[in-house]
Amino acid sequence: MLDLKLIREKPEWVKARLSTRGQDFPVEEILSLDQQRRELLQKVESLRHLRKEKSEQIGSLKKQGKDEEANFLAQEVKKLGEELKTLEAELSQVENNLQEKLLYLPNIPHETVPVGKDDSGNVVVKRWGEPPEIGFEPKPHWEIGENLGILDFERAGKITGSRFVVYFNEGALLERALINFMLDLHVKKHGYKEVLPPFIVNETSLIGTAQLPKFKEDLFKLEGWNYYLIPTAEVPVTNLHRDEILREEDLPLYYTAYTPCFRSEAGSHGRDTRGIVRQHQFNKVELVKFVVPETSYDELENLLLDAEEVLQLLGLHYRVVALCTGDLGFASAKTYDIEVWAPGQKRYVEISSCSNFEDFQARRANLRYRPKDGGKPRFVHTLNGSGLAIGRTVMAILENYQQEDGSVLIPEVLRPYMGGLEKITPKKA
RNA sequence: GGAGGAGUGGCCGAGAGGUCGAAGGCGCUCGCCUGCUAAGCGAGUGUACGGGCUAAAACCCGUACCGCGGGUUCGAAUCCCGCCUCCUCCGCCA
Repeated sequence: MLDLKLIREKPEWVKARLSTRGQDFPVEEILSLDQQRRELLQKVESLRHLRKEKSEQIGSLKKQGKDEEANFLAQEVKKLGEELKTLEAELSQVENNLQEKLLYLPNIPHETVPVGKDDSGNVVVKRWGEPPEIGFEPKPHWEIGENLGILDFERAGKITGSRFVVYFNEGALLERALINFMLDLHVKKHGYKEVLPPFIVNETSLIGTAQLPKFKEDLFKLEGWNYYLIPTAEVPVTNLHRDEILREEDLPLYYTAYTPCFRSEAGSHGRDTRGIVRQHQFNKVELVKFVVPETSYDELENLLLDAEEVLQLLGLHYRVVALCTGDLGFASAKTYDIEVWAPGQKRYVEISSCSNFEDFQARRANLRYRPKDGGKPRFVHTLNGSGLAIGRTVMAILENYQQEDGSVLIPEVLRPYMGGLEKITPKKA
């Protein structure tokens, strides 16, 4: 959520910055609602003041035994109360309306974000490694996985439906190994605190991180409950400190969490229909930071490095893309995507997305900290990034480490997590 | 699922229709004292919103906030109703 005061003070600037996202937002409407709100508020408050004074008078009159006078005044105040009630109803309607409009307003892109209208405006800022040299026509991972007997799309379709997969044997083991490898790296080397949160959250949490109210159709909701399956660990983890006042001395806070993620993928019909790239359920290790505003952009760079290191250790070629204003997520002020090379599909596939939300989520979730000097509480800045998406990492390993005989080498760092296994080989049927 | 109990400031904890933003304590800030530290002494210390003043603050005024939402009343932290959360006991269960 944006700061209403900022909108009030620099409406033209806010409008201009938001418009770089490629659409117009109802800034004027918000301003006018704000104006109405303040006018009503002043009326309501002065009426309340009057009522308070008179009620106190009634109290003291009664103490003096002047009941008749008291009753007369009470009649008067009663009318006042009725008038107040109408005005209050009006006020709360305006406030709800204003609040709703604010919840639908996206974050302002940071000044360093390239301006562009869609993903064609994104800028490659970094490359690491090289695509592997494969002396034969590389296969896409779904073929490799099915040939190895470790991925089964048909049976997943039977038990659930499309966009689900069953992992068997070394496939399941690989998934589990990756989770442990990534968590260990982030906990032991990068200093994150491990957390295993609920995979189901309430509406308030989703409003806090801004999946709601605007993106309801992307979520799975539990029937008969006001609960949702999490689309990312960002939701439960960022909401850990909702409505809290942290101490500056305790910042920054770094969390890492493994969770499955559930996404309806509404609006993605026909995209990535084959393979494990786009599933309704996938595993992910997430990184979340709570930091003081002054450091959040440095923290973003470091978050990105922490995620990149996973790919470096796995020996997977990737590039880093700075998202442009038109491609930026709703809540984000700045985002880097990490895209891993997928030789079987001859394209780069997003495997991590690292964002600084500044105080956008903090404002929604009321995430604050008390400065060291004891001053007023301020909003923290929140950041998060995938470190990494597990399914897509499996995809990348299968495609990058495939051998001509159909087997797949296991990256060395993972072998200790897989009982020393060096290679996945096709089972002789 | 059944029966009870509880939710008050950064934290702990009193208050049980009127002058209560709320005693007291802890913590914190400033000052005093003191070889240093600790202790001690004194003062201060909630948040949000709106208004005034201002370059902006500080400051001043007002309103709201005692888990959340309604209601009763001239007036609600206090009474009533609904919900949420936590605790205890019983039952069930991975």
